[in-house]
Amino acid sequence: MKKKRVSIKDIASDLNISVTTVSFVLNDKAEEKHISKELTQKVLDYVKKVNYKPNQIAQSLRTGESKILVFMVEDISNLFFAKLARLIEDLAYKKGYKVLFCSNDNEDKKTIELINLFKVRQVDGFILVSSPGIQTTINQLIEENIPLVLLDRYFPTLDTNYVITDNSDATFMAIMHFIENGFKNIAYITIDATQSQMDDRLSGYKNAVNKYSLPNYTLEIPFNEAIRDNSEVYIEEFLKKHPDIDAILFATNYLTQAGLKVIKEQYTDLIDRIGIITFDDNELFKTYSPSITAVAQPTTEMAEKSMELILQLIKNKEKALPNKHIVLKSSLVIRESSKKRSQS
Amino acid sequence: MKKKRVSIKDIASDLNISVTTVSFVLNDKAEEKHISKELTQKVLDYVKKVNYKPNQIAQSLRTGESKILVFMVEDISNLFFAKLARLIEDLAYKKGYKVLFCSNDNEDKKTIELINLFKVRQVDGFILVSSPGIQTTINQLIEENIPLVLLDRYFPTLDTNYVITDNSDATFMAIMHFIENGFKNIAYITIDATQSQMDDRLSGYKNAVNKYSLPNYTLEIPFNEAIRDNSEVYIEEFLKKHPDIDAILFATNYLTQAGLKVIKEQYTDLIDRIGIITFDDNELFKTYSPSITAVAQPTTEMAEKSMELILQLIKNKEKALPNKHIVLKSSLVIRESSKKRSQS
DNA sequence: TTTAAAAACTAAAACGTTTTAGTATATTGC
DNA sequence: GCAATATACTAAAACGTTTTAGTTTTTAAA
Repeated sequence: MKKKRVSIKDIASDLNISVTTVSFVLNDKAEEKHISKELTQKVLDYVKKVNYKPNQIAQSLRTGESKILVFMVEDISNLFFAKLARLIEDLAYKKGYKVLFCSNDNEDKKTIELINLFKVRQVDGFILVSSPGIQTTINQLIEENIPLVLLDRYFPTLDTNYVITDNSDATFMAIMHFIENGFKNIAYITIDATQSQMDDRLSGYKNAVNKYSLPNYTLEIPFNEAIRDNSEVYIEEFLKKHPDIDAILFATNYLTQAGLKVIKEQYTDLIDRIGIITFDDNELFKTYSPSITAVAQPTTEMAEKSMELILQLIKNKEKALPNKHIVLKSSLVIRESSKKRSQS
Repeated sequence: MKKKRVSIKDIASDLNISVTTVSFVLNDKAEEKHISKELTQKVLDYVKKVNYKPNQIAQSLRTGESKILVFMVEDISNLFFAKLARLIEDLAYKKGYKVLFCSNDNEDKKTIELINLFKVRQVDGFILVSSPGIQTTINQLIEENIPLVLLDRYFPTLDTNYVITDNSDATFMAIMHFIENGFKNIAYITIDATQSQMDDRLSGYKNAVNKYSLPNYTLEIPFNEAIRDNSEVYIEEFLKKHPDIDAILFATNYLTQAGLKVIKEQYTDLIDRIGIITFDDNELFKTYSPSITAVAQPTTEMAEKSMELILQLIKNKEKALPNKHIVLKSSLVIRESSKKRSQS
């Protein structure tokens, strides 16, 4: 009952010609290989007639190319990464690539496992939002000449291709905006993970408060607690300890969520006085009361640049191109929450 | 410079044995095929020593299995689908499968293209959030005996495997909750797309208002306008036309976003009086003011059931199992927005 | 001591392509 | 009229596995 897929061999025998000829025609090498126009057309017609589609597995085996890219992020269900994923997906499919997505939860063990899993699958390249401690694995990939682009995070000690945003600049800009709007006791709530983008964000904050001799209120929540949704207790304690804080910059979208929850539940009246800026925008922030100011990372550009880069690397696998370091600018989407509202 | 990956052939020649023997050992058939314990151990040791990993492309070519599943959704950057994706990912990897994600934007053309693309890649199965008009393509898949599970939406006229939630029941429950809380002029804002889950949600609404002889205020926004973020004009006009509406049930999360925006910008005072329930929960709804009541679909169960089903289908590809229709229950997460608040 | 069965192992085909290294025929230049 | 070249096409190897259908050796049975 089950019809077998038609193969090149079938076509060849049906037309009484060789497999080679069919393959040449299908790969647009008819002219180069001196296949006559008539035969070429005949093959093309027949191929269309029987609706032949090449078996890509066989192609991959022979050519070593799988036309599959891996896009690894911390957590695909985080809106920021999901948006990036969609952009990458669209760009990749346009170029004939498919994308395997996966989440590493910022764990080195998972990241390494996943990378090895995919190497076995002969993927053509990696776009990686890396966990913090996988330098050796990354070096391996580079040694094996496997196309790799780091996204969002990089290793200062490693010379790789990467696409990041200027995180230090972004937090600096956010704090400046707070200052311009009359906030003086500006807190920064972040996680303690050693991720490059987090280090940079923190340094931007420090630079800004130092520059204006403002107090430094930094809360670094242990990463493991943060992903287990335990941030709230830390934030609550922090706010209790520092009642004079009049503005908060949250370093990630999930910290913002936790922070808003604490404010809603424990410090209800605070929401109308405190300055709030979050990292990573969200449609819903527009309609929040107050609407929430956000550092918006240029997701479209991030996706575009990293796809561009990875495709270049794939195309020039033989040549050792110099690594590219692409740093994009974030923008501040100013809304109500970063301005002084009702009388304090 | 580039070290070639070690293959079975290398191992065989290094150990002076046949490729067959190595393969048997690697596939746990040593005993069955009478390979001696000593040799088996020798092979195993050597395999470990040289860190051999099988080439999965070659395996796929030979066995016809790719260990890849496709998870197709409307838009992977929609939080509801992103959450599902993460769950599916985790379940699949646990079972040795990788997942290709893709977005069809609810367009038949895209869906069909993608399906054909993946068939060529020999994927082992499809978990499909289907676009509305691809019955023939689906029939083809079934005829070709390719494992397929529909998720979230189904075709009433087609006998397939599917995992859905009881949408009609969910909207009915939401409207009942409104009624119990004293709302009388309850609107339902949806899209006009012919998707089974939307039809069901609408019928749940109609049943509820009919049962209690309440007025039917339904707004069906053209799907094309909705995805182009043009819902707001429709909603605004609708609210203007029906000033007596005192509660709204939004049929999807993106409609809720649009609705909240209209209320925030055009009907600012309304937010404290109007009843709101949304489909698909979101962390941020907890901290909204008012916090927003949501119909929460059982994403974990949806993912689990569909993975379970697809794996069963893959395992029993030869036997024609009877199709399973799994219908799960949603729950209503009651928050402030569905109760009467400040005096009307 | 022969014979059947079990144990231990393997050669080679197969999966569906691409590509190298051809062969055979036709054409051209002198 | 003959070499050189161009044209038209193809056989077979290769990619790295799995699996069928063996072969050879050892053991057990009679």
